[in-house]
Order: sequence, then structure tokens, then C-alpha cells
Amino acid sequence: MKALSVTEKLQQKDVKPTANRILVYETMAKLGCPLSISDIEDNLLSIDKSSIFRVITLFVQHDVVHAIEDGSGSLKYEICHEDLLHALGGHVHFYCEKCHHTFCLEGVDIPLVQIPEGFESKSVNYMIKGICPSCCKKNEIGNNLA
Amino acid sequence: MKALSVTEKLQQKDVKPTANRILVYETMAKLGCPLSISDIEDNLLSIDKSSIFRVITLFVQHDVVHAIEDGSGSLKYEICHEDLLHALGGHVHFYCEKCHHTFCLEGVDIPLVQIPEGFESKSVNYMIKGICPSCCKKNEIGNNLA
DNA sequence: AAAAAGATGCAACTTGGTTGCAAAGTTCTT
DNA sequence: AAGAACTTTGCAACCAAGTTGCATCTTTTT
Ligand SMILES: [Mn+2]
Ligand SMILES: [Mn+2]
Ligand SMILES: [Zn+2]
Ligand SMILES: [Zn+2]
Repeated sequence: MKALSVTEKLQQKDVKPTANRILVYETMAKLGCPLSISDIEDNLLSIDKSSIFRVITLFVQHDVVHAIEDGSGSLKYEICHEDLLHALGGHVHFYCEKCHHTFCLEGVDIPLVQIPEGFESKSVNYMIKGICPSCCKKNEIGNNLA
Repeated sequence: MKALSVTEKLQQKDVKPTANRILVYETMAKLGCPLSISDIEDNLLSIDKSSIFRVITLFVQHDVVHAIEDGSGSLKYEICHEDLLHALGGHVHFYCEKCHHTFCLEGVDIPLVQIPEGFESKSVNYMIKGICPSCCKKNEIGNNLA
């Protein structure tokens, strides 16, 4: 099975591949990590904020991307990879409180829990906050110099 | 060991118990579930938004309350109960997409995961989204009528 | 080619959160 | 007890992210 082009990936999800949509998708794919609307805005000066918003909204509806909630205040979006069952479950995310970057811990699956009778679960979000490797390192160096 | 008064609970955390702080604490205790600043505002018309904000900020710094991130857009706060080790771990939360209410699943502990080398974990947030029991029920009734 | 439907940019608006500042209240000194 | 020093509070102003209305431009349909 060969790799699909961006256009094909969008069509596969019933999203008409307009110029803006392709640009947004490509930007997200290129950067690889979960991005906020403003993050995308900063990387796509040509497109208006509202248009990016509408593209993302459409992408979410059509399951092209999904939203994740790190604690940063703004929603982050990432491309849905179907490889693994992403519906319920998915992987753990990590938010660095120092550099404000959100990481996908692709290898770390979310452990599911038993919830009380009556609750109907639609999605799960497992978020760890702390310091990322590169910021940990910087910190050590800083301490040594001090 | 006897139950502490609100005043004592605040003093225990090095927070001077002013009128506003006691009111905010009592409101949060009374409602029991995680609340946003605006939620508190709606229940405490007498106090200004900015004052509530400052009280909550202080509470967070002094570990009187802690923030949790449901996907609602606004941060929710809840009183820290020391009963269980709340630092790392804590319990799972549930956000109802219908009534926009956030529930503490007190009985359901967050299962911890092994994170990759180099990441330093400070806190964990496990959030389930879906439909709460009371909204599930309403839905069934609605369907039956239709 | 004309009409209809869809996508886009711009500006305006909403909301949650945050800050500056002066007034009111507390605590400390004398 | 009186005044100085510090803290808390309310008000208004501000800010950023998200969201919407509307006119314009583009694409699709007839
Ligand atoms: Mn991810
Ligand atoms: Mn809770
Ligand atoms: Zn970092
Ligand atoms: Zn509900």
C-alpha cells in the first residue's frame, strides 16, 4: 500500500482539498507535534486566522485531526493517524511547563479505567505535565554554572 | 481528629483568612465539583471577578485548590483533599459534553504509566469525556418519545 | 454564460483571563 | 490611641484566543 498524497488523504475523509486546507494539513504534518490555532497562524502568515479556524473546525468534524487538551490554555490539534485504534485510547501526551511544547508519547498507550455505572465514555485524554528532556538538560547546565 | 473550620484550613496552608477567601472556599466546598472562575463568580455576585481571580491564584500557589483541565475551554478548580496522595496520581475526572459539568470520579485512581527516559513528570491529568448518567437518561426518554 | 453553492478575508465581537490603580481595611509602631 | 506601613479589594481598562457576519472571490452546476 503506497503513501497517499495530502489531497487523497483529505478526499478520503470527505473534505474537499482546497488550497488553504492543503496548506494547513501540510504545516501540521511538517511540524509533527500538536499545534494550537495560533501556532498554525504563526507558520502560515498568508492565511487569515478565521480561515484557519474554519479549516480546523472542519478537520475535526471529519476526523482529519483531533483536539487534545494540554494545560496551556489553548487547544492543540494533531493529525489523526489511523495506524492504531485512535478512537478510544490513543497515546499519552506530555506538556513541558518550561518550553510550552507538547509532545506525543507515541509509544505510551493510555491505560483505560473502569468508570462508574451510567457514565458513557466518548474519549479519553491522558496528559502529563513536567519538564522535557531538552529543558531538563538546560537546567542542569544552568545549575552547574551557578 | 476533629474537622477543621474553613479559617483553620486556610491558616494551615499559610493563607490569611479574609472574608472573600472564606466565601470562595465555602462556595467551592458547597458545590463540591470542579468550578471555573466564572462558575464561582455566578455563585458569588457580591465579589468582583478580579478578586475571585486573585483568591484562586493565591489558593493555587498555597495548594488550597488545584486546577484541572477539562476540555471546556476554561480551567476548573477544586479543593485539594489530602486524604489520598494527590501530588502525583489523584483521581480521574469526567466531563459531560451535554450538560458541561465536570465530575470527580473519586473512586477511580489514575493509572500511572512509564514515560520515556529524560522526561520529568510533575503532574498527571486523566480526563474522560462523554455523557453523564443524568444526561444519558434524559436522552433515552427523549428517544422513546420521538 | 448565468446562477447557485462554497470558500475566504476582513473587521467586529465575545469571553475568559489579567493588570494598574486608588480606595478601604488591617496590622504594626510609636 | 494616632499615624505610618502594608494588604486586600473593586473598578475599569486591557489582552489574547476564539468566533461570527458579511461582502467578495472561486468553484461547481445548470
Ligand atoms: Mn499525539
Ligand atoms: Mn477531582
Ligand atoms: Zn521543554
Ligand atoms: Zn450531563
